[in-house]
Amino acid sequence: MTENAPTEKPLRRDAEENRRRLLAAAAEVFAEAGLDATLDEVAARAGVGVGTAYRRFANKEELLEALFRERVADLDAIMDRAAAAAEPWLGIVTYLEETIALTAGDRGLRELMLRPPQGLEFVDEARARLGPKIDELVERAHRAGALRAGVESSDLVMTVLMVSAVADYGQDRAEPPWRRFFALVVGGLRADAGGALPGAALSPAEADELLRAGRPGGGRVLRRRGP
Amino acid sequence: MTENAPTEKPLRRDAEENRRRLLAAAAEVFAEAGLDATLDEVAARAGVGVGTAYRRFANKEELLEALFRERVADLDAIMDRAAAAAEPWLGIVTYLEETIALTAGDRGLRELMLRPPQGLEFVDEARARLGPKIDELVERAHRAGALRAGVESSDLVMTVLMVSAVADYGQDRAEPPWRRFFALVVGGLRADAGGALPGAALSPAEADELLRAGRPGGGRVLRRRGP
Amino acid sequence: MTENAPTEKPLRRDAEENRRRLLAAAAEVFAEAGLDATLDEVAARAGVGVGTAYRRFANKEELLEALFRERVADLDAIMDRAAAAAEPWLGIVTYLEETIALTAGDRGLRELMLRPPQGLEFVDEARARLGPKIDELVERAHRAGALRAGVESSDLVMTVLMVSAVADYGQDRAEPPWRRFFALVVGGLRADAGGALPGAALSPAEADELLRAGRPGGGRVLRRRGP
Amino acid sequence: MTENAPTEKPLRRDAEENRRRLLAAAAEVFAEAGLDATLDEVAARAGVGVGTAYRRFANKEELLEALFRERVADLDAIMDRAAAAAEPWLGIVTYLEETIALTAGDRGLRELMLRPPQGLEFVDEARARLGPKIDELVERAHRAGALRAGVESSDLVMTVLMVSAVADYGQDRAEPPWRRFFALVVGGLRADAGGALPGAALSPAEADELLRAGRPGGGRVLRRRGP
DNA sequence: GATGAATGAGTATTCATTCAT
DNA sequence: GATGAATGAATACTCATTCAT
Repeated sequence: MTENAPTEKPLRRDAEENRRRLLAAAAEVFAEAGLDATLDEVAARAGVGVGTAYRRFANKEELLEALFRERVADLDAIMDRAAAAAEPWLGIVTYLEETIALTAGDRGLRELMLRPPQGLEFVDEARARLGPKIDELVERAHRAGALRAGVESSDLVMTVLMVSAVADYGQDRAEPPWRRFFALVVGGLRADAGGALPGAALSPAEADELLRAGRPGGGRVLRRRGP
Repeated sequence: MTENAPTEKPLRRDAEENRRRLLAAAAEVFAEAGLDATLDEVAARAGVGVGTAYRRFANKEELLEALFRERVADLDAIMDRAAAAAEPWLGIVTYLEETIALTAGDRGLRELMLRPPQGLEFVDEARARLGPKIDELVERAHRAGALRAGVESSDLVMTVLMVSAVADYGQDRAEPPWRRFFALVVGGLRADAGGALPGAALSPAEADELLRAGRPGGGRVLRRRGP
Repeated sequence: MTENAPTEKPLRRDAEENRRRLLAAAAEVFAEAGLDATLDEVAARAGVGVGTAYRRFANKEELLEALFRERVADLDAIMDRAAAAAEPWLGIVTYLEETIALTAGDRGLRELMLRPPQGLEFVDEARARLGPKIDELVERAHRAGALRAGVESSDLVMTVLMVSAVADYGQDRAEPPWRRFFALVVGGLRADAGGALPGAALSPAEADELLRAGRPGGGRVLRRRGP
Repeated sequence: MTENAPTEKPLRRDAEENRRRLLAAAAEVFAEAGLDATLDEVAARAGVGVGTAYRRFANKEELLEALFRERVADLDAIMDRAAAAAEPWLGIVTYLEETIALTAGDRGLRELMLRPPQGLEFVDEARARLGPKIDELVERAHRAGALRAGVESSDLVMTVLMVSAVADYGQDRAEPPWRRFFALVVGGLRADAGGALPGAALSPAEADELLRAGRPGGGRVLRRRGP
């Protein structure tokens, strides 16, 4: 849908340009202000009218989805790098570190991950897509005896969420503080961390359930408004 | 702003009663629905009119602040228990676990901690009050050789924030999953966790700065509204 | 819900006053401009802010419903008068004329009757309420041999709709022209009008169906807008 | 504005083609969805861009006007058939039935007739063009003693409007119900219907006035919009 | 000339805050 | 002092119309 032929339809040129600008603006705005940011704000930052934003994206959700898809593509690349890691443990660390780095400065992305507004299916889709890749990483590491007993995929995901939650503190520093906090957590995943993780291990179904709707108060992040 | 004069006038009696009811209601409402909950909701739960809420608290922010102060009082109690722990490491764990448990069921509190509304001095106050107690805990543990080298107060605070971030997953279970995630992190704080924590340790001033406003885009959690 | 006790709650006084003003303003505005009229317009005409309109009525639909209920009450009264008419044919004419007079200047009411926005259940309810009364009127007239063979309730309703459709032409005149057009139609209902009405008579179920949803293009009158 | 010059330039060819397509599309779209349908919808159905629509027609109103003119041409043909009817009463019935049949399936046309957008001169033109033909029909019928005393052209027009108003109920049936409702009205026009129609007969000027703007609140059917 | 992208005022609804009763 | 009614700016989204390509 982007550029297969060098020059496709001339008219599309500015449309695509605006789409790009909108996505870039949205990335900035949502990263800074979270999902509550208005499309007016996004459009203004992109230097276009709101109408244009709504011409490119049917609604706020679709814009978020497009944005999210870009991030999921990034995650795919990360997963590939992680899978290609020379040794299993490195794969785990690659996945964790790079994913956290990706979400570190992005408040909107974190809100999407921590508390996806109810009914946003693209988050579920992403999970369905990436989940197996993480599973593989985990299995490989377990086979190599690199992971602590009882550690599962969902624990890695939670690790990402936990560190991400504090990851935008001090984003402007050369050595962002989150690496320090990451170090705090990652040790707990290693084979030499001690006994098996306490608590009943979550079955995949349970983990899915927890991630999707197991939060009290639901996920009213995208307000339903207007007529 | 409340008890400066030693003699309280009788009228103060039901005013205080209303204040108490409002705080209790607010605690419930914000815990369940997060900071987006309306003051009408709070007032209704308290069984008073909104006007009363605005007579007791200048605005939503002040109500939140008062609420937060109550939680800080809870934290004080926790700190006392932690300080009285039989051995230093237990003190650390007591502080962490109980603090996380406190926030686990409280969505509003978590939102407040992860993203304090800009300009609010909640966290400053809390730090001023609790910081020294945590410092003491940390020093005691270090003296006893129970803490990993390089671990500082701010690392404990971050630990709380990290685990809190995922603490509402599966709140309805008998054994809440957050204990599992806590186990993941806590190991990294123990003396036997490995070398010193990587990354420059944050000075108290830095930590303070980070926690308050060191995030790009600030923390627009409370919308500015009204006439 | 209005005034049972002479002075109930003092505060309610202005609220009720505003409610009345809003209903009066809405009656005017919707009568003149149809259902597309905005609540801003209604509020302005009532001399209050939009917020007040939304405090009294949950949304536009509820305001319309309240308005409509008033009209249905009027219709009830009309039906009572019609049922009490000295002779059956007079009852029919009373129903028709007074109902048409009621809707004559009211564009909104006609839109509601001719093309009720999909999903507006209060129109159905009104039909369910008034239908039997019309049936009775018709049966009584048939028993007295006053009605043309084959004439059914739905034919009376259609008569009202037909004449109403042109009834606001020349509303300002002393003798409104619609009486002339009514005279054109009413003869067709009398026993001496000729043979039975042509066309398959509609069963009650069919009539209901036709009135409710049997229109191509659906009834998008209340636009769904906004978030 | 179209064919003043006898020689059409070749470029005009596809322009005319587009105009035709737009009108055809508009006829369909407005017939189905009413006047609220968007020009984007029309253009899409016509297979052209909106810009083209705006090149052919200054605005939505003008497109509607052009459309209406086409219908008036249809009415011309109907009038010719009616005038050629074997006997006067048949002429009247032909006019009425065929006109109603024309509007029966056309929601937009009905909206236009019942509530012409303010300031549009559609109806004036139509009246100017068709009025005399209807007059002739009426006179012929009166001369033959076929029409009820006092019945005038405007009464026939009103008859059309009245029946049209309910003509879309049950459009999907083999025998559309409107014929039944038409039967209800048409009897009132016949010579044997009884005495002269009550009410002052409308003078042509009055009728014209009534049809054009004689409704309180005017006919805001097309919203004023745009930059 | 055609295209469809851009625009922005307009619409329904919410909610923090103020104020008359 | 308490109450809850009133306010209006803010928000997501639509669509008639204009304009660059």
